[in-house]
Amino acid sequence: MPALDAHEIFMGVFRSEQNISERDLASVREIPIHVVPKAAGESIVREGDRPQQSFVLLDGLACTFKLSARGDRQIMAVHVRGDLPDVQSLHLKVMDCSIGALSPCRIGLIEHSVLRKLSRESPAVAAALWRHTLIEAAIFREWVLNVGRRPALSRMAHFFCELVVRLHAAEKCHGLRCEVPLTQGALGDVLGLSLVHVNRTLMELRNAKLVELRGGVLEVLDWPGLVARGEFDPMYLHLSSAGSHAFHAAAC
Amino acid sequence: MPALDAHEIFMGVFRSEQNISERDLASVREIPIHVVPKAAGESIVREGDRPQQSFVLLDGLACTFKLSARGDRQIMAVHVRGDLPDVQSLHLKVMDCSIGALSPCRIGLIEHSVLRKLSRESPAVAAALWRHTLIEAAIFREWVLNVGRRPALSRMAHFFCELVVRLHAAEKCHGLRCEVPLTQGALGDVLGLSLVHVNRTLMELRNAKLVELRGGVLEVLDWPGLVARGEFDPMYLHLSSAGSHAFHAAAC
DNA sequence: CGTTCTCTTGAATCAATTCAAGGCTGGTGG
DNA sequence: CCACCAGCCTTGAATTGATTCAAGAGAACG
Repeated sequence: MPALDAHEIFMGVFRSEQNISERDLASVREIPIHVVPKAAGESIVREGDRPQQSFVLLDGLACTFKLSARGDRQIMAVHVRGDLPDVQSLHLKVMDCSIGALSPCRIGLIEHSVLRKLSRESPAVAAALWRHTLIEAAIFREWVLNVGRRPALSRMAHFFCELVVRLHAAEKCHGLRCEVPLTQGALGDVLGLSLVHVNRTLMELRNAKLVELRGGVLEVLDWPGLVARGEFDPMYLHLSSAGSHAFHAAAC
Repeated sequence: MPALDAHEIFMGVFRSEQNISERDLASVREIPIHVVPKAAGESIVREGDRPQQSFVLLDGLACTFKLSARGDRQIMAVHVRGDLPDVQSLHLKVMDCSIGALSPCRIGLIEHSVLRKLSRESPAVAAALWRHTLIEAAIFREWVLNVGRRPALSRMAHFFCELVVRLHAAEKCHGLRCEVPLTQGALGDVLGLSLVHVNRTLMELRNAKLVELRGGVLEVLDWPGLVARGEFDPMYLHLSSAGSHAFHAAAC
């Protein structure tokens, strides 16, 4: 797989947008994107910040999180290549959550002024960015259901399903194996579970021959089984039907 | 308090928007809004629907929810007057969640074609609608933290804080008393708790003299105490500072 | 080669659920 | 007008899913 450059990855946001003109796409291709590396664990944006720029995630895994008063971290989204984890700051001045790198990352910074100009000049560009934030919101909704109503095993299965499908859409998943450099502690923060319980639940999934996570590699052993256990229906991800079909075919 | 008409309520979305012209506001004031009553418990939009219109909530309480495979309901947002609970359908064809009336409601239907035309003609209108969806997303994020990481008592306290502040912003809260026609069952669906546990937690809050909910009326007895118990910081609601100050002054 | 993460396992404890039953209240029809 | 029913609230007891505490084994890193 050839390395993708920053603009190519950013253009992914506009793939599902139909009314977008070649002219619009051309002007997007010319914006300045400042590529910056981030180490694993490094924070990218902090709650309370007032950013003048947003970023597109170019490589690695990042997450949106908040801390409770006790100091527990709750991760509410894991971001993959092509995501714009903080475009919201274009319209909400103050960050209400933090974003950190879960693994070594490359991010591409884009000035708000540039995004604003693009949006003003092309309603289609604005709509595509808006749509991106709406899909993020849909993922948050599902996350609430997951954390609020599902027992540990289904919860974890569901998360793995979501992650695999999204990594697949970002072309970061080879068949049923993907690099998922998440520690069990981080998984606990994703699922709202304690580290110990994550460990046990993970073994249960492994014993059930559904999925295995070791050494930063996630391997799905039984996709239909995992989907069933996680009550997973990818509808909320609002992928183009082409994309979801491709994956389903590959997996079954 | 005089009854507000549908347009007046809908205009609330544009209050925080600065770059919006009088001309834009005038054209918003002329769109057709079709007012429809909904009975308590009635569903307004269903998961899987492909709406051609969105609605503004004019009166009553509504909620966004999903069902787990076991049939448990998880509510991920409670909507108050002025909210646009399904504007997302403007850009996401299929609904990934349902919306229902928690109490008798009045809703104002607006055609997507109208909203699209407004957005195309005025980037400021589009930005305001976008912003509204971004604030909703911020609320979802906090909801994940609440459900994922806080014990029942804090969780409930936090929810009441959020609700009171938002009702206040919607001018539906008189001092520290508001009409909150939520059954304990519904509260459980909000908080991801069982009905029995809701009952006990509610009593605990009552015994602690923080807040009382009976007969559909929520009364805050000790606002600072409730805020502390709920680890509540209204920042994520992205209210204009005027609004939040007014409330804080009234409550303390 | 020692230090630091990360993973694993066991045991005790706790928060929340489920099961079960009874009481209250408001509305409906005899 | 009162009896009855349905929906909601309340309470107790048993159970369970998950947490916390504790300790040790592996793997990774400088």
